[in-house]
Amino acid sequence: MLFVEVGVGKHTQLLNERSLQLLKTLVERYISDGQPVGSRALSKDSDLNLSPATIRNVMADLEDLGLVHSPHTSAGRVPTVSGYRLFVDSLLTVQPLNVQELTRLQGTLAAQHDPGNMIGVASRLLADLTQMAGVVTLPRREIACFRHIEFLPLSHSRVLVIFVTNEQEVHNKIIITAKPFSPAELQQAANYINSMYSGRSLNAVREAVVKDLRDDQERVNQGMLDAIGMARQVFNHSGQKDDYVLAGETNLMGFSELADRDRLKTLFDAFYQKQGVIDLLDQCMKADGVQIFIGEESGYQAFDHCSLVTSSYSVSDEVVGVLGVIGPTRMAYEKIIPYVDITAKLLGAALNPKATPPL
Amino acid sequence: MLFVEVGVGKHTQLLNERSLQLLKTLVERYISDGQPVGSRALSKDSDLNLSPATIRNVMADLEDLGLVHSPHTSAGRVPTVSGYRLFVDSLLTVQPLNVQELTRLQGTLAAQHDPGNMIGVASRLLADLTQMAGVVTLPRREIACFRHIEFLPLSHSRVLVIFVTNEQEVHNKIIITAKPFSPAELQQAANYINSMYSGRSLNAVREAVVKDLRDDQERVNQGMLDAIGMARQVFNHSGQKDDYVLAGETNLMGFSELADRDRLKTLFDAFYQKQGVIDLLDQCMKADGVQIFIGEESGYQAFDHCSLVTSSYSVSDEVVGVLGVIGPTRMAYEKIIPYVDITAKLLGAALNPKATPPL
DNA sequence: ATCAGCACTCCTGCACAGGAAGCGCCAAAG
DNA sequence: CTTTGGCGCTTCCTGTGCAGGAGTGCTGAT
Repeated sequence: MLFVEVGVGKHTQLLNERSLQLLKTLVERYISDGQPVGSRALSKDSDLNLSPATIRNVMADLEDLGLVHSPHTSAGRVPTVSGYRLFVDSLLTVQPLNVQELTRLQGTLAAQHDPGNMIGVASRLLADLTQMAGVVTLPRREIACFRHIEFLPLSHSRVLVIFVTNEQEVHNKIIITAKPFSPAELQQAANYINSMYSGRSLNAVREAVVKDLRDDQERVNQGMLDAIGMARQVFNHSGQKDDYVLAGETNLMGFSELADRDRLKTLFDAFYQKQGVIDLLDQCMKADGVQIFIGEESGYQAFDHCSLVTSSYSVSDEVVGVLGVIGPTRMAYEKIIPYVDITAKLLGAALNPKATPPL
Repeated sequence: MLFVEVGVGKHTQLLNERSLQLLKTLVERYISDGQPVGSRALSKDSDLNLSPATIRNVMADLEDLGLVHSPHTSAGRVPTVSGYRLFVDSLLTVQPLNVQELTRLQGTLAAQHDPGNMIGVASRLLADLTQMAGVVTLPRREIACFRHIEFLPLSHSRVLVIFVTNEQEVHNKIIITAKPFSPAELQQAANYINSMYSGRSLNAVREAVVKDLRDDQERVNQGMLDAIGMARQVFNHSGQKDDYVLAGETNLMGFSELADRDRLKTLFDAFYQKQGVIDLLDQCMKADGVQIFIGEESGYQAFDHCSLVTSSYSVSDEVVGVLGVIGPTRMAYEKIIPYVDITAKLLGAALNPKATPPL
């Protein structure tokens, strides 16, 4: 016999298997119908052979525990956030993935060469698969490796800096130097920086630059000092900008729980604002495996009526990003969870140029 | 006395000044209220001192001409697309710009260093100014100038190509070479390409590459042939991707004419699809000055209930892009038009690094 | 040509009633 | 003690009828 402890305020109460079974059927039914579920329907749906009256008693208990809620006296019950929580944590039976679909997914991802592109494709895949919004953060390696730098003179003292990290990620920014440099000087500086720092992690480079600037003050020649000075300008604020790729956000417009104009606007504003979403996704990077925020659990008002199913993804055992799906609280978790899970694994594998994809 | 010819089917009819005056007041009233305008309101609003009954007669004429339309028998009148068209073409009195705001605009734009950034800022400005959606295409110069190229070896035969055009636009792509090259060989190839083609326009480079590949077949050494081959791979498909930056699209969610979920979804889908919008904006590049599409005039279903006010913008007398504002058909054209106009001019000026901004 | 007046149409809001869904409670059965 | 059928109650939803308001088209007078 399965028992689950549910805390309510200072009380802790035991829920027997039957109540849980009923909660499960209720949530499933509500997810598929979108209508408050009444005792009669529940009586038929569950294979417990209980009369509606009995079920009403159980429902009253569940309501006391804050797991379900009636919109009004004579409506059926709707799961609350805690109800959903209990459901996804303990009751949910995830659906196995269709093999055909799996290979299709894998094929689509593996077909991408450009990793930048791949992120977009993954996001799109999530959106299409789930008919909700897909989101994938750009992969970020804490130990990003500096590879190569190049300086190109622009007008006046402006210099276009191009630098490459992690084999194939290209960044560029414009810096303003204290005095104008000739192309030859810039070339020398680039050569110097490349020879000094290439292959080291960005953090290491940052530290080395500061140290070298202090230590070498007197010893080395002016050209090298200039080079190190420019390097400092470049790497100082080169914390790779956190960003994500969203897809299928328009899918969310169809859902009745987001029909309210203000809600929709708040949500989309959050999408374009980005910072809040990034913070939220950052929290998911720490956790391993699939993580779920239901409704207000996220703590961000814009997501009050949404759920977020995420998973971190890793390249060669290092967590580099997060992907997930955003949809209404009333979503088919049992399908979404495996989708997110497998997409995270496939994306990680596809981003790893050496290894062959697992599974 | 002002007369305007209006074609209706095979007939052409003259509208006298009074009718036009009334149409003008009607459109203005409707734009500010959003309610169908009745004869009584019109009688008060216009300073023509006409009784509602007379106005009703005029309205009947305007309705026959297809300039206004009643939602139902006992409602007031609403302008049709042709009505709006006549209004913006002949009746509209554009509002002069607030000088204070103008300098603020100019300051914001001029403060941007990175031109990529500037496009986003301009789009945001348009959105904030108009409380609708702003759109700016990335500047595209037909005569993009090739500046510099760099090859970095990746795994196997993959090579990361970084090239710079127009002083400061950085592009990168990954190409797959026929055989692996050593870093030194790649460096040589880059040097060769830079010395051969730097400073020429992309089109010229494309042509030159093809020609050189044919002509030099026997004469030059293998290294140079390899270099030219790679150059061909790079420049072949480097037609700068058309793209635009959108801002404030969520502003559109507030408008009642876009309250319909499907309409909103269609519109947003078009935004993210991009191609349709790009085609539409491309049309605006040909025309000079402010151009307006009202409702179905655009020919794109997604924009059926929207108007688009655009202007091309130029850098040193060459048209390089388009910017504009998207909003409901019922928008305050007399304010939007000068906003779009001035933003286009300021953006063009701000993008020109040499010249001092006019005005 | 303009206008006042009148009848007509259509939208809107409101109140009301009937019906359906579903609950809570209670008392009887297992 | 648990389960169940039954009853009354609450709430929502839908349709209907009615009154008020806004605005039109038409007609006949100025």
